[in-house]
Amino acid sequence: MTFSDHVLVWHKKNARRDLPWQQAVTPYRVWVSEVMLQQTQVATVTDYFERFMARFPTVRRLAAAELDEVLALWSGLGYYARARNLHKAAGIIHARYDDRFPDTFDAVHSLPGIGRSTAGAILALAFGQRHAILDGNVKRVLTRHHAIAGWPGETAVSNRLWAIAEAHTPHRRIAQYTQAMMDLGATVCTRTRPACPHCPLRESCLAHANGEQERFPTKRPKKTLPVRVTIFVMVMHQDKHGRFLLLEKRPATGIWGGLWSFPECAPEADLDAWCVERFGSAPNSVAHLPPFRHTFTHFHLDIRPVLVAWGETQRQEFPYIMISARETIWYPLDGETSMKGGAVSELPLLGLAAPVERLLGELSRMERRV
DNA sequence: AAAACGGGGCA
DNA sequence: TGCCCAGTTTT
Repeated sequence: MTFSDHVLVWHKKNARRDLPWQQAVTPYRVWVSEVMLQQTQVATVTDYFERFMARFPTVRRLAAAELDEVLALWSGLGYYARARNLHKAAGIIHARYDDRFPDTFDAVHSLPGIGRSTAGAILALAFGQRHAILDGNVKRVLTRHHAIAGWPGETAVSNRLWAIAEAHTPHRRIAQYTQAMMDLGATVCTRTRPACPHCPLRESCLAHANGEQERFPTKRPKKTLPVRVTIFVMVMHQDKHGRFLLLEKRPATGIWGGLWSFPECAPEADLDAWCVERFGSAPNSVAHLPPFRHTFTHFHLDIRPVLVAWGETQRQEFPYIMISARETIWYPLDGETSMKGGAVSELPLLGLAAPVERLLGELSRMERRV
């Protein structure tokens, strides 16, 4: 029995067939699920996937949607460039391929947000074409099976793994094999405490033979992350309609690109002076909320939230000067959208970065307790 | 606090 | 081609 034979036999008995994107398989559904799965676990993705498909059932509908709406549905999934790429690619498929998902590797691979592995997965799963994949799960299986040392982020290691992945890829039952490899990495050949007794490849696995499963894959070299500090200025406005927090839309690229967030003040700046410049006067009340750390791959972001208010006002419109190059909105704190984490689980109407959503949720819960 | 995850984009 | 960038969850 070959490598792929063992994997396929295992798949027959152990495959998951109940996942949403495994029903009514279309290239579009496979594409969206693969992009979501790039960064998130199956359990989280299923909810997002269902909501996404309900709103954008076809490529055409996605292409016709506003990016804002796509980002809103992506809110909390992270790596928002993927949502932007998904939307952009849908536009390309609409314009160039008449809404039909392309079925050649080069065409699929050249779409924004689709790299070599994702292209291979889509073509294998949706079209039954023979292509190798090399996602995190497969990397783990292969580095262990062949005891490949070295961080897979290194080009030399990656090239080796791709060659091995290609060599193992069978010529038949490609969709099953592709799914099986991902499932195997996700459920058996796990990062910690792999379930080797249940693994179809244990007899040929070099790492298993040496009891070195946890040595592979080699970890990314450590780097001490720089720390950046920012002040989230949470401008609160209260009137007879309730409480509102000022959000502004971030630039399309960079951190939390295109998402809505709080205005940010440099930590060394004087808050009152900043407010005067930005809003025309210093706030009447300033409350420092507990700071917290949000960690990205390349740096820590220490967030110091400050709640500022100018007191009650009768006016519907916020009366202060808002000097901003950005679009701003008043987020209703006491509306249904602020009930996340509570009994009502509404869709976020806006794309919000995780720390922003967290702060909004905390404030709305504080409000409801009072 | 560390680790994991796939791809884009730019020198 | 080699580097840096980007968010969140899990461990």
